[in-house]
Amino acid sequence: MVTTVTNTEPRRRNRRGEGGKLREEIIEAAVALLDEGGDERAVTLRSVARKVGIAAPSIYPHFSDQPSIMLAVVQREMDSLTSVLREADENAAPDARARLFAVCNAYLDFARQHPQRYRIMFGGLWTPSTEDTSITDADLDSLGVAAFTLLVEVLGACVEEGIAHGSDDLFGDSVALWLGLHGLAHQRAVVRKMPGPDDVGDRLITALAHLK
Amino acid sequence: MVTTVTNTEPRRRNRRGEGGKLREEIIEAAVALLDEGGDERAVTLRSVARKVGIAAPSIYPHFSDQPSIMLAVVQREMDSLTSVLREADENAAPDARARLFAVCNAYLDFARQHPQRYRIMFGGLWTPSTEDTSITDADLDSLGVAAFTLLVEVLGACVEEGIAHGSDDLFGDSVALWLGLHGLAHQRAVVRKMPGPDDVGDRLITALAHLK
DNA sequence: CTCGTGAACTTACGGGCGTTAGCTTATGTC
DNA sequence: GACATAAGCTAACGCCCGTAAGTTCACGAG
Repeated sequence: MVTTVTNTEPRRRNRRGEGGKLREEIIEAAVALLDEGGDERAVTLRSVARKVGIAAPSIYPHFSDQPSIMLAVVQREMDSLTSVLREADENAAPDARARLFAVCNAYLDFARQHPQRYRIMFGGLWTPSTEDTSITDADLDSLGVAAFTLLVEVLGACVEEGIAHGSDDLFGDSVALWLGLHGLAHQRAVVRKMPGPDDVGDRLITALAHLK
Repeated sequence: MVTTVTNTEPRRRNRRGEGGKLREEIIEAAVALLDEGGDERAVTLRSVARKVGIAAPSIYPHFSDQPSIMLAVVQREMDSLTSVLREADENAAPDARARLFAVCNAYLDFARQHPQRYRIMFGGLWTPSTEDTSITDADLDSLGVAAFTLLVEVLGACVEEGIAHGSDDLFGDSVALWLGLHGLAHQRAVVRKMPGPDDVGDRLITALAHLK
């Protein structure tokens, strides 16, 4: 079922000074196109415009080119992911082990609930080699730092509480833990059905965090 | 540098009965386009034809559509990966620990040497939702089974030799190990530079195989 | 030598894309 | 009520894509 609504009716123009609203609508439309299940090829400048109900060139005052729409989407979703993780951390029981599992499972849940978003967030193909686009390396490097920092913090708490055999390299251990989570999250996002037991997630966490 | 050779000169026609040769040439051209560093969007039916030096419609006798070229590429590369792993296994010292590290590192090396290939092999976006294409679910499910089986075998050897705390679920443990490897391999294939220590790979293997 | 046929070609259609240039119209101030 | 301007529109450009239809040409069997 391809829902190409086309949206006739020329759209109620935004009030003076509220032109910026359109920027948000554009990002949301791009996310919606992703969620609808097609791959990221479905997110073109024109398809986004159609979804919002505006003419294609009306995007240019808000985004310099198509890749920068994608960058905005990824940045927004990274922020969203960070919020989800923080919330999970705060709602968890105050002991380090519970916090670690809460955060890691929240991560996995996010990926499961929004596979398409997860794919472009970490799939790395939305940047056509960083030539010809307005995207800088700094833009890319800063992605996901906040979320990762939270993971480091929670794993660090486990070491401090003595429930994990911390090596002398907390950062490296955190990277390894994240890579495991990412492997599972990505694979789930990509294939229809994952083989393996249901508790793979917990096994990964336990093994990679070196929980006692 | 975009090498669009265009290749005038109408190509030496294949001998009778050797039409199948072209099929291989098409797959190799597609792989070459990938390796040249563009993303998979660079692999279009027409660009492949240009690379081979044939007219675009000449592909149809060999592949029913563009996605099936991609499927053939992935199948070929999966076979190639399996060979690489088997070779690494056979050339390793005969003890289980050495075999495990040899196979896992060979996996990681493959991904590092051919990041673009790895991306489409496991990136899962080359199938436009399996509608409108000639690709079946069986095609997809059978991918990579041979390579994974080898991993199960090698990890099993570790448990048998008593150098790994095997749980009662060898298959599940193997999935977890593979997911860790995949997370690292994929991330390396996707970003310019991976943060974290150089020995993340070994850490992942040690932790996920539960080596003593 | 003929001639069927497999292998690949030429031409062409219709469609989607990103982007540029210039126009229209609602808004809210004076 | 006039009018400056922000907000968005229409039209059009050139490009590349996938695919259909019909054509040419060399191989090799008879």
